[in-house]
Amino acid sequence: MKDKAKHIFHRDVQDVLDLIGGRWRGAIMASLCNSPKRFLQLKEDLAPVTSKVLIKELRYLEQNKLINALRSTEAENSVVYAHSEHGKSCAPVIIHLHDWAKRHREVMLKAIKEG
Amino acid sequence: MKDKAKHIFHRDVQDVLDLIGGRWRGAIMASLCNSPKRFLQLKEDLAPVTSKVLIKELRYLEQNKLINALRSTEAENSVVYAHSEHGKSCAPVIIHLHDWAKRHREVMLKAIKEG
DNA sequence: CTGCATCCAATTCGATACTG
DNA sequence: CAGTATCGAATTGGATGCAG
Repeated sequence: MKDKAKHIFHRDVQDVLDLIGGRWRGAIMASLCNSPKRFLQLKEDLAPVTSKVLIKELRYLEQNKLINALRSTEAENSVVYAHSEHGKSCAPVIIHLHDWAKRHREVMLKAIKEG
Repeated sequence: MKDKAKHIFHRDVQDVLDLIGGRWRGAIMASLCNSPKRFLQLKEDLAPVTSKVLIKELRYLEQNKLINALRSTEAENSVVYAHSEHGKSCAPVIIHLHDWAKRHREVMLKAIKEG
C-alpha cells in the first residue's frame, strides 16, 4: 500500500477532479471543511460566484453524496449545507491540496525573483 | 500542523485546482507519476484528448514549473515530458486523490444498489 | 513525431431581474 | 433568504488538415 512505485491510474485522478475540480466545487468542499454554512454565507465566502452557478454546483455535490442540504422544518427559508458522512472523508484530501498550495506558491515566487 | 481543527482557506484549494484541475492537467500529472513520456505516448494514454488541447495543457504545466519538456539535441522530433523537481512534490497529492477515488466509487456503487 | 491553424458547435457563465 | 429565468458574450473543445 505504501509502495512508492505503485501505479497511478490517471482515470481515477480524472474522476476525482471531475467531482471536486473546476472553479468552485473544491472551494465549496474546502469552505465546508471549516463549518456548515447557509446559502448566503457560502455565496459571500466564495464571492464573486453567482447564485446560478453556486446552486448548480451545490446540486451536483449533493447528487454525488458529498454534501447534504439540511432544510429546516421550522423556518422556511433556512437551508444549511454541510459535508455528508462521505464528504468528510475527502477533508484529508482537501488538506493535502491546501498544504501543497503553500509549497507551490513558494516555488513560483522564488522562480519569479530569479527572473 | 497536524491540528485537525486547522482552518482551510478555500482560495488556496482553488489555486491548486486551477493548476491541476480541469479535464486533463491532473491526468497528465498522474500519468507522468508513473514515468516520463513522449508527446504521442501521452496523447494515447490520455485518449481521447486532441493534440491542440494536450499541447495547450502541457505548455501551461511547463510555465507553472510542474513539468519539463526535454528536447533531445540529437533526434529532432523527440520530446520527453517529465515531472520537474517541483512537480515531483505533487505526486503525494495525486496519490491521495487516486486513493480517495476508490473510496468514493465504493460509496456511490453502494448508494446505487440501495436505490 | 511534434505541434500549429482554422472552422465551427457546444457549453459555460456573468449580469440582471424576478419569485415565494 | 433561497433559488429561478432569460439573454447574450466569451470560452472551450472537437474535427480536420497541414508544416517542419
